[in-house]
Amino acid sequence: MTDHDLSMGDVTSRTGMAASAVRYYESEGLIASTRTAGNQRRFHRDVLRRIAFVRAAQNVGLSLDEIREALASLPTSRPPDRADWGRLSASWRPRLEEQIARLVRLRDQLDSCIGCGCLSLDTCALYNPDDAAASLGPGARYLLGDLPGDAGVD
Amino acid sequence: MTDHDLSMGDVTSRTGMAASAVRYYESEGLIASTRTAGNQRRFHRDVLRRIAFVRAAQNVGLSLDEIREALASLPTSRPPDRADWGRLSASWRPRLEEQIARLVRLRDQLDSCIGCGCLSLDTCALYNPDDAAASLGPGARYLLGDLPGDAGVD
DNA sequence: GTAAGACATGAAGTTCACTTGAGGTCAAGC
DNA sequence: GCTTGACCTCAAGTGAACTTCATGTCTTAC
Repeated sequence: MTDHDLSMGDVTSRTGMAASAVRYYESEGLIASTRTAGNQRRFHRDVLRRIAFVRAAQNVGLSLDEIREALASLPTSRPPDRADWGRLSASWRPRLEEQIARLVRLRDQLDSCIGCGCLSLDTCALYNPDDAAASLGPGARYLLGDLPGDAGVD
Repeated sequence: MTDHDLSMGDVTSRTGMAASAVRYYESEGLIASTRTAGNQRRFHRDVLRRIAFVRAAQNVGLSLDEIREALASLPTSRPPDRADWGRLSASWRPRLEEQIARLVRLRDQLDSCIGCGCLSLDTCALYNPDDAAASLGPGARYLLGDLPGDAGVD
């Protein structure tokens, strides 16, 4: 038989995920499966691609909700091709840039603070982040909580 | 009277935090307070500094547990000075650098993937991250989950 | 002096991304 | 045929960092 489909064991060993996580992803609508006569899952090989995409997207800071939404934009009539995946991944870029910029800002502020020996509240940029939660996407919160308002002293 | 201490309202309005969060921080031993005759909290002005430190440290990816530990290294006999805060913040730097490096790596991989139009599993660096969970501190996990093992196809 | 609003407590609830456990079924090797 | 291990379901638990709720007290302004 031309059994191209993957068992749960195949998927866990090839992705490194726990079976429970794979089932969870399915329950969340991130991946799909068919069933054997005996009710065991069989996954199309595409599932590895989808899982890899999910993991990568998580690394960019997207929540599973957002990832599901993104995946929903893939074509259903035909299998997704390189361009489809590329387009999806390209949409992460601004997000990623924003995160990098934010961390770099924090690092530079930290540098200047250490340089000047301050870290005092009235002068330190770290403690007076004007740009705090400037233009943060909703999903970035879990990655970097906002430094709210004004923590200046006197 | 020379009432230099801060009420809960002072703290919430000056830090932007919710009162519940301030109480939570106190219950977690991150900040301290005294009480009035009527059992209301009064905070020393230093609490603003500590809270600012906590928020900044969270931005670097530290958990409240780790932050409490860090704060524990502050002197108790005298009020912490600039050098104390500076030393503490300086300890974040490697962490921060690591996070930035990781995101930059991800971005560059993304670029090359989009450039080559691939994002296919067998050739794409994004999907075959050798360096995946290389040297990740325990606290970085919540920021960037690891991309485990091998998600290659065929 | 009284009404309004700030503050107190403790227990329980929330979100996210899963894991764990209990109890049962399926498939492969000997 | 039988054991072993892979797999199934559903409910509940986890941990981090808080929030919400119910109920009651304190303080301030008029």
